[in-house]
Amino acid sequence: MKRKITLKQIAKELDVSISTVSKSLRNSLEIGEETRLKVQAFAKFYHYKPNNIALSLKNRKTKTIGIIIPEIVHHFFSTVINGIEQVANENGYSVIICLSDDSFDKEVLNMEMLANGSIDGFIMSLSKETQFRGDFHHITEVINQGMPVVMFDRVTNDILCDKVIIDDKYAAYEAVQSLIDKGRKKIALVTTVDYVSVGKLRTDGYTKALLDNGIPFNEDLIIKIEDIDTCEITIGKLLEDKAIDAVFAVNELFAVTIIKTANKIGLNVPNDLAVIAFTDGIISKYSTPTITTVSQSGIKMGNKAAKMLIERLESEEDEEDENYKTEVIETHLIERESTN
Amino acid sequence: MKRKITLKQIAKELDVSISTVSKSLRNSLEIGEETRLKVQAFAKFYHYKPNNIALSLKNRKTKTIGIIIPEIVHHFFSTVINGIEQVANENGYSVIICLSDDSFDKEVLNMEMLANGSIDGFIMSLSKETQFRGDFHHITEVINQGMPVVMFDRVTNDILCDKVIIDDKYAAYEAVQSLIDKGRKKIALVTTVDYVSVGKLRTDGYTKALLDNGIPFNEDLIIKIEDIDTCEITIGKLLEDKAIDAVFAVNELFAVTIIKTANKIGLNVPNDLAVIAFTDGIISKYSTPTITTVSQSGIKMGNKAAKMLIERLESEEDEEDENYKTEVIETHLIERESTN
DNA sequence: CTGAAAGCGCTTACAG
DNA sequence: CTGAAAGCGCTTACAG
Repeated sequence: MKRKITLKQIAKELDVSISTVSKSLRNSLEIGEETRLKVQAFAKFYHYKPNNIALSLKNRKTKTIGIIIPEIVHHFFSTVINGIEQVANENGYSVIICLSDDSFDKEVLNMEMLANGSIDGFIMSLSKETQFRGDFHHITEVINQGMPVVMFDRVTNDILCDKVIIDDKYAAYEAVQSLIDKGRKKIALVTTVDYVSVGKLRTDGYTKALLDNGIPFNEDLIIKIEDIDTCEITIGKLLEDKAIDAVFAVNELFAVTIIKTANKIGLNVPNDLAVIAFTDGIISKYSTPTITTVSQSGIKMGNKAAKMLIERLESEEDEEDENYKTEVIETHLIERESTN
Repeated sequence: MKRKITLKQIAKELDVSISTVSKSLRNSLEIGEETRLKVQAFAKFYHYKPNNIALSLKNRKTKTIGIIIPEIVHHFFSTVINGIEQVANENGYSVIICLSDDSFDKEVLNMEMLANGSIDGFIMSLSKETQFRGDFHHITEVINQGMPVVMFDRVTNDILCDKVIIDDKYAAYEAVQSLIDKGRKKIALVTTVDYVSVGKLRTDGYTKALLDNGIPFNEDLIIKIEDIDTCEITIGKLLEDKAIDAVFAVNELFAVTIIKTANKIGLNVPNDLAVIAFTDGIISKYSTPTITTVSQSGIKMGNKAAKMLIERLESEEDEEDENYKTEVIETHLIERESTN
């Protein structure tokens, strides 16, 4: 049990000053070659590695990125983390991840905790509750302290900062248009409650596609699901009562539930009912039938978000040019068996 | 853009010493009430929060746990993280997550990086490559430095430390036994390559169940899949040539592929072919038919691992009693449509 | 009751 | 060429 070795110990052992050791290890030409090599050899032998915490304190930067997401057991979010991790590591950053569990309080707590010196900047996606409340003071505060924030996916217009999103409205439009192109006339929308920003935008896209094609908009064909566990009944009713021939679901969990319900009441997917889902995840790929989806590349989102954050962190701190950008990641339709 | 306020600034502003401020904020009775309240009010007004990094340096502990896992886009691992996060947060710890991508080098790099002061202890699951090489020097080193390590799921006997696992062999045994109980006679095993510790154990359980029931063990019925993308052909052959009536798959991805392949060649699951998978994830729940699985609770594993680590961290450092424990998390069979 | 000093582990401008 | 000093932000034993 040898504790990690420090500069001080090396200095003592070699009978030189701490400064000399430090400089030798950083290969400063200030130090005579003989001493330098001696110190380096000794340090190498004892596996000396500078203490990150001490460096952070000294440099006033930690080289770590804080990530706050609602939920990790979610293919999309894991994917984004992967993307962030990639470019973070390439640039010598590590990441520290906190989960808000879609709770406002946890989001605030986590941000405060990380903001106290543990990280250099945030990458985050808002919790449902935060979006519902519209209370973003914790984020403003962090930004005011000079800590950059990049938001992705679930963002808000109320905060000025870098963002990376997909064009939810347009992507939804395209998806619905593809259904119309295939001759579907009565298209339902299964979505989330309105305060989730992306849910709202996808609804807009859905509506616009219908209207642009002269299809009457029918409120009854929109179902807003609050809780996935109780949705089957609502969905069953929709399918039985409304004689629809297609559904656009705002995520793949809804989509797979729709398919299963349809099967139960004797509807064939895709013949009787076409199904498209937002978010290309693992379920869509392995469901039977496989599900046509709008793919939003989490990896790309993560890459981009990390790039934006690191760029800001390393840009000479000329804090004045706060020209925040919003990057839009491209989506595309992945055609599978649930449409034809 | 007001940078975060420090003790020093408060001291200056209030014209007292830094010590006085520090003590006041920690509510030390050493300080006169008047001063104490004045300082506290001021600090509150400016949202003073102590700098974590400084505290870490001072206390020589960071109150953060390092997690190293092979892959985050994996329901089981995300689930474990969730479990770790829960009890970590309850105990005032945060977590920092690094991914090894199943690569030995990344695992080593990440561990070295975190070991340099950033965290107090590790919770980890070995990368495939590490298991393949059998090289664990990076872990030994960390432990020798006095940093506790808890391993979960993919562990090794070559390292002495706390571990939390499931009884892979027994769970596999049970699963196969349940197939036998349902009258299945010719049961195949679809597994991973042998160096993945859990793969090996599950194979052992499978074999034992067969032998215990007087069913001849047939090497040809065991398929080892290296790469999920090319497995369909191998699986197809198994199903067509071997006339099996049940399959035990070592994970749900294999299981769902088996089911899809079976469907293609006209086999009905579960009538012609029963399927059981290890690891209860999201696919099993939403596949058609839904898949009977051995559930290993990632949440519980994470909870337990975090508890063990924190306990060790906070146990008075009486480092001598290194009585390492291995906790076994219970599994159970979740019966669904793929068996009957 | 208040403050100066030492220290956590490091770096770097400044003396010598 | 080497080292003492100051400092990052904090805490705490010790003086006064």
